[in-house]
Amino acid sequence: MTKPHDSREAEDPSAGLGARRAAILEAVVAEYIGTAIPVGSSHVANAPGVHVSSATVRSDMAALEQEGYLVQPHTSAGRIPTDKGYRFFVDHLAEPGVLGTAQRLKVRRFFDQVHGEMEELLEHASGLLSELTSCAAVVMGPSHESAWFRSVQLVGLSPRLALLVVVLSDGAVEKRSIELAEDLSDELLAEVTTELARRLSGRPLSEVDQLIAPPAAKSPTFGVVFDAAARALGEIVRPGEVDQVFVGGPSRLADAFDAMETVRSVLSILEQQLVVVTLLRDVLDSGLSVAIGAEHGYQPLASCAVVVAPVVIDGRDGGAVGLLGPTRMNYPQALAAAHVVGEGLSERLRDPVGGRSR
Amino acid sequence: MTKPHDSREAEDPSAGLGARRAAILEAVVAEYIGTAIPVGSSHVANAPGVHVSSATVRSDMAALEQEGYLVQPHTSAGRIPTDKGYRFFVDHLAEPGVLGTAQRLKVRRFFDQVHGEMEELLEHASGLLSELTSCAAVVMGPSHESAWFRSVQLVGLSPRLALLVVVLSDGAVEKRSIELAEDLSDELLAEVTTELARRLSGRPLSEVDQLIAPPAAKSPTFGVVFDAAARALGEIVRPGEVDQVFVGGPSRLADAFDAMETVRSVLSILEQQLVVVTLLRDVLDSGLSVAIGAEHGYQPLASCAVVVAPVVIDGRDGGAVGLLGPTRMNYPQALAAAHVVGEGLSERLRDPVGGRSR
DNA sequence: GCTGGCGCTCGGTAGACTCGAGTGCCAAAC
DNA sequence: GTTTGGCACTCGAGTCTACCGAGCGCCAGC
Repeated sequence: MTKPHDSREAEDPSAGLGARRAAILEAVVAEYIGTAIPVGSSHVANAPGVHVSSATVRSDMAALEQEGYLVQPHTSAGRIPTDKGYRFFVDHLAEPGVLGTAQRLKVRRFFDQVHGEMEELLEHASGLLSELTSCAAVVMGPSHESAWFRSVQLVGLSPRLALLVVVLSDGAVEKRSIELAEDLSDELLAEVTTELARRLSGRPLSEVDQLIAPPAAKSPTFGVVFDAAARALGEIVRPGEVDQVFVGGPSRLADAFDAMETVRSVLSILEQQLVVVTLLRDVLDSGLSVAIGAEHGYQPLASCAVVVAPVVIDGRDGGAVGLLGPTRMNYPQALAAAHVVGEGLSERLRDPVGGRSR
Repeated sequence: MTKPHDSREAEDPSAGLGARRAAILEAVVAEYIGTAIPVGSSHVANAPGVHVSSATVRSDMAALEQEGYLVQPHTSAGRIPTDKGYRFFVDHLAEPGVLGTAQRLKVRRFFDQVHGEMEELLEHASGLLSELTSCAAVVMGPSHESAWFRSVQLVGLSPRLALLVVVLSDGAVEKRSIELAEDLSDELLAEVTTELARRLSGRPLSEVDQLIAPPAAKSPTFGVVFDAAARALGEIVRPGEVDQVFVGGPSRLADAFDAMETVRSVLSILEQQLVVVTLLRDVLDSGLSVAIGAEHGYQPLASCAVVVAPVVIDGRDGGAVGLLGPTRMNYPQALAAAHVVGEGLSERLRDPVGGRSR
């Protein structure tokens, strides 16, 4: 039945489904992504790769439903892809996906024109990505994991308040204020700064604990200040500091779903940066570039799909870009866009900031 | 007629409307805020301050509609307050408004426990505010307008890349990367740093132009680096850098309106920080603490109300907090919440960062 | 194994009807 | 002359019906 070993192109794209059923599934997914209307057999009947009568399509569709690739919202309505259906689509069916020329132009212009600090770069990238795809976009900056201390400085702000400013090798600047009961002389701050710099400069963040451990008490006040600075340093480096995340175009979610409740819950997820980061990391770590529906474990996002692309800097983890949309999102385009922007960021962050032109 | 000089409390709250009509308006607004259902005469008939028959209420309501305080969505439906009605309500009718004990507790706990840098403080404050009011909240940090340079430093990141790190007197840290065609020696960077520090330390931001104007060319390379740094400095200080804005709880807008389109457009406004800042500043500058419907000029927010409260640090502008919700928001509560959080921030930013406990 | 045809299911829409909340007006009462 | 109760009217919302059409499953025939 259904050509179990169809010779035409049974190997890759059909992947155990039979070429025609695969083509039918593809057509259903493609149409549903475009229209959001359950698609019926006659709409599919003469899609490329199908070309049989609607009756035949019907029987194949019934089989596809049996196997869990499609569902009917109600008896005698068209079919809608299930998560499994989308999964098969992205794994075996979807063409690599290519950006339109207009979009490619946008990307090029973006990476040509953008300038400024990494934060701006990432933020704007999230905007770009959301614009390209009409989804909400997430851009996650590189973690400072493998960075080292480049500069440490204590700056007095007022008699009893100082600011610890740390510059990392990747260009990140972190700060933490230190409040003390005693007045701080500029000399003392300079002394502590020198000592901190001596110990930390050039050392990796991971060693911070050993580096600040033994309080080199030259004088009591020195010890107090040094301790406070060390504590602040610990807070800076500690992973409590969530990696930088930028969410672009969340408002686009409003017309991606039709149930207000869904919109609300997805938006509120996006507000929790920690969750977003974890989600993206989880998906990346599982080796996927797309997570559909319940594939990631997050209940509230069960009606969403997530597309991710890593950012790689000199072979190391440099963050990621992601897209969040309804499961019926345009996967090929989303993947292409995420990929392109991810690549662009990788490149830009490798030979680092600063415009190649203006 | 309508007790023209009712001795009970005819002076303030009625403000030209007659005590009973004012009471009726108040009752309508209060009820509509609570239920979002057009309110009919009988619901109002025995509200406090009214106590007349529904027929009388009807005639008063007709008059109030005539004068533009109320509208009927359709003939023979209840009445809904107009923007003018809300305005009258907040100006003359609404009781000062008081937070519930639970909410007051939340605020207290927040300001007791919060710690960390200003950015975190403001971000969390926006979360708090949105939680208190179930509206989207905006918190705007102080502008650096009247700050002065506290520290300037050039840090080399790679042979041709340096980072300019500026610490301002208010504890803000800004950075900008500088890319040059020539290799940068640490000595050169130190030289430029010294020169920059010499010129800038202690001087107000506003003078930046004069301070960096004459390139003190000790050597050609020095001049190049100095110029680049000066340019970067200009970019840092330039108002292009939008004041820091934090938006809290935008997802709450999803159930504040029932038209998806409204949600979408309001959300997309909130994404544009510049617009948000301008909006808040406009409202503040116009001397109001509430802008209802079209009172601020922003078309897309015509169905919203904005509540603002300034943050004042030592008598100077220290930013603002704001709330954005539907025009039928709970004004007394929103005003109270904004006020309390604004005050809290003012206090916390005055005797600055650092937890009073931990 | 594919096809066309037939009968069936159901969601969605349109019209008729009812119900109830609410209004406006008016004559009577205080 | 303000307030009141009463009365007729309006209109939205909900319910019921009928109908249409998209779509399905099944089946006999090619």
